[in-house]
Amino acid sequence: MSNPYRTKKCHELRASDAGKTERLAGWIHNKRDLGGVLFIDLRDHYGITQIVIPPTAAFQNEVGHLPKETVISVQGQVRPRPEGTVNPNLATGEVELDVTGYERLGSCEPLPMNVFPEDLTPEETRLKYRFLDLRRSKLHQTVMLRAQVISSIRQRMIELGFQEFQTPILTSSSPEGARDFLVPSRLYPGEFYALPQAPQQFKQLLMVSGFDRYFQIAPCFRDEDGRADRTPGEFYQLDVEMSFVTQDDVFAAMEILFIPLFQEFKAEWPINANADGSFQRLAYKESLLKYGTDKPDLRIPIEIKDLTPLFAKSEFKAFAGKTVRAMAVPQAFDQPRSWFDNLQEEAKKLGAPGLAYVKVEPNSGTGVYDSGESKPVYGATLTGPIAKFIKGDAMIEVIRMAGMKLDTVATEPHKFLPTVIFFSADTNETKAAKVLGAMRVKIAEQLKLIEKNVFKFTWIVDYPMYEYNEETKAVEFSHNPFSMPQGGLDALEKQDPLTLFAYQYDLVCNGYEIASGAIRNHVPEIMYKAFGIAGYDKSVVDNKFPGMINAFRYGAPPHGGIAPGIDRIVMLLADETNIRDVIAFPMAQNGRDLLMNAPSPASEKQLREVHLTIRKPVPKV
RNA sequence: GGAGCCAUAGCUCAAUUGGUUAGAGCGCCUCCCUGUCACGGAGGAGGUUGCGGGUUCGAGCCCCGUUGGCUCCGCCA
Repeated sequence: MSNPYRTKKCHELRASDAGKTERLAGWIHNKRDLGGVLFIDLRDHYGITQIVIPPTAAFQNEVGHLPKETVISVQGQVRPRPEGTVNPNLATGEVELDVTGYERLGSCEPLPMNVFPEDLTPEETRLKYRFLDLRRSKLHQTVMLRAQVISSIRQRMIELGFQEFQTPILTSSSPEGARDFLVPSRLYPGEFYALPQAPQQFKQLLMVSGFDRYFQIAPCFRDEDGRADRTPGEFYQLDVEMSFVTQDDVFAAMEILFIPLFQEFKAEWPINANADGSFQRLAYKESLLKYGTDKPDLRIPIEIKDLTPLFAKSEFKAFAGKTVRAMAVPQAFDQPRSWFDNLQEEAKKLGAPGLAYVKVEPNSGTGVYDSGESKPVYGATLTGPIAKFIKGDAMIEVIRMAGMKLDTVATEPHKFLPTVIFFSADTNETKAAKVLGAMRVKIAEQLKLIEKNVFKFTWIVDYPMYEYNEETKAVEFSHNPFSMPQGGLDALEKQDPLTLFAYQYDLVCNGYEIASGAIRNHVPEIMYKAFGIAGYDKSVVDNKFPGMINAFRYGAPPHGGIAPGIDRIVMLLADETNIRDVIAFPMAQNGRDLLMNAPSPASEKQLREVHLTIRKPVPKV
């Protein structure tokens, strides 16, 4: 039995194979024509082997003119390379194939981008010619990493006692959350399937069905716009659900999945796990205060402080009576004025009035003591546009933030570094927090303050169950409406809804939300009550979630779960900052597939079959 | 829905304040070269400066529009 294309792969040949006649197949990776002898690096998925076309070969000129990326099959004799010409960078570097015959299997037209060397190429070209980009070592390896990560996750989940199930792709529209992708029904004119935003209800139904522990590497579809860490349209989740569990059980299950998984693929990167193998926990409210976001990047050594009370009666109108947050950044002290101006602009783009700052540095001078004796005294100097407004307790707190100890008599120089304190102030507490949170990240990026080669995980817990919508003047679910409120029915009935927490949690790593989950509300009575507070009566629940609410009437176990994002996990493990670089065939940010040319118009026949006519948007005048 | 940035040879980039014939490296083509491995050397082809309009004696450069890509806000339970 012989394969017509190859007897060996391009990573296999060794010195011990010398003398054997073998056949290799692959792409012309690179050519070196020395006039007499012609070298070709032949590449396949597995590796590279140098093949030699000797001057005596009648086809040398012909092969020499095949362009790079032509697919050929060659046969010849394996031989050790002459002394001094071994290439230690190649697994097959001790040998070469002395070619006696070749066949062209696939010719190649002029390339729109180089496969080798891998020089910079516009992403548009890389997306359009994705098959070429995927040949390049970098992306090829990332996609392989992804395959291995998924394989490892699957294996680990099975070992942890989870069962893998498939759930429908053609399902019904879910009323909450993102925009759905709709699929018109041929059999039922005017009716539509929706692609699942997540298998949420199905996995809960599996728990009601008694399967105890479910997982799935599930495609999820949401018709929302893209970001650097978010693909438009579709993505993959490790969807997980467990019965008879508390929040702690879900956390423990994920911790024993993630820590070994991350160690498997990034052994040299430390993980900030506790000694008992758990991840730290941070309440949502505290995260918003200290980091200005619910997905804090803990690699950044900057924390935000609340100074609201200190400016309550300030004469500085920009701060007085508002939420005031501040953070100290010593590394910013020597930045030029233009740098600060630029930050101001960035803050304004986020809707802030500006970004106030004050510079604090140690100083020294001479003071006259009670005894009449002149002695050196030490303190701090505040400079900058708003320095004159920082007085009294606010000043004390600001220089304390700079690192100055104020509880001793300053008889010797203070040792703190010159520092910049940045402020954000807004009547809206969340906005004040988020603006400074965004600036925290931006400053850290610019000043390179983000710790490298490390994974910093944290759970974010105690999300509010409800929030008040200023525009609609109504109480709304702040996250998943299926989450169990902490305190259950009792809390729903007795507490102010806006003070309620949900058993809702996220897992964050290096500033990315990599998982989100909840302990579910499996009790119909509590479900109706929870929806009632958000303004939906019983019939809404019955109509929108008939399958699930009905199931809960027939013996539902307490259950909960979580859904880590596969793409983002691979992104972290591949050390990439663009999610498209960990996906074989990604769409562009605008939701177009430049390779397959999707979306594209449907034919009249196709439209007729699904009973649709196209209603184009009215062009803007 | 909104904001910003980018678009010059197949690819990566340059082109002084708006001023002569838009340059270089890689790739491609021709030739030389028998031990290279990002081989080396000589020569050559390749451009409606994304597209449309405007300002100007003169536009790759300035202005308006448009297309495409990226980043961000909104959105993403």
